[in-house]
Amino acid sequence: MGASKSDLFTDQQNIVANLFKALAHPARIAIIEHLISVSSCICGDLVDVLPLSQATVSQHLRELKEAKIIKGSIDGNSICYCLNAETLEHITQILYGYGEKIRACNTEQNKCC
Amino acid sequence: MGASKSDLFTDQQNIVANLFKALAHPARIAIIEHLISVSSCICGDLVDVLPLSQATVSQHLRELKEAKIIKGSIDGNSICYCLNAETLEHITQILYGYGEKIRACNTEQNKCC
DNA sequence: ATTATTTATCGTAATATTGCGATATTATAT
DNA sequence: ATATAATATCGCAATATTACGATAAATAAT
Repeated sequence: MGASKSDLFTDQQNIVANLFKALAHPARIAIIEHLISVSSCICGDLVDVLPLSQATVSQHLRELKEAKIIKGSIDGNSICYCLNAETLEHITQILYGYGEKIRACNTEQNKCC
Repeated sequence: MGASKSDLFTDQQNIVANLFKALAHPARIAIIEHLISVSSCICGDLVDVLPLSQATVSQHLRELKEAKIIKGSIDGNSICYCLNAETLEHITQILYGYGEKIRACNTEQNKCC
């Protein structure tokens, strides 16, 4: 008996949870923020920016890529990373949808907390 | 050599990552969606709704509570859970802020992916 | 062709998460 | 007071994640 029983939940629930999982590490947040701060794509300086080894940074980049939160394209000797606006938009929409419904609830008189 | 080096990142990065971590499990997404779907607070039927044991559900509820994503208040014999609109709003704002900046980047001609 | 540079992957150790039975805790009901 | 019901916590096993050195793979530079 151990961890994660994804077959017990709906596909949608697993998809949403996996998107958040990709964002659930400070190094990956730092990567996203750095990509935002340079207002552009980044070709290779991420290892200098993060306090982690090259192997570890590469692993985090792979997770972000697999979640389609960033895109990577080969640029000569190095690889160029960009944010994937669509996926981040998608996550925002999910949360915004939750927010809408929560606001709708809170206008009614059925809250007890 | 191990896991999680939260001291190497900014407080803000750790806070954001922890919020996402609380959302990074299908059971916790299911809890949130159930709380939304009943348009109200829930006093005790979560164990019947989820395909997990009472102990495990309680653990997930604690994680959501610690992240302030839900609130719990004692209601007689049972505990009443509600969504915390403010925290979910906060998370949405963070993502929305990212989205704004990403859109700003994409209007410029500095994308390479 | 050889060397340097950049990124990815492998192997492994440390740590964290998940899940559940058993048990504790707290409040209600009898 | 005792029994019942609801929730939380403990202890443990299984699994997942994180981190990094070593190494591989691919391209650029000489």
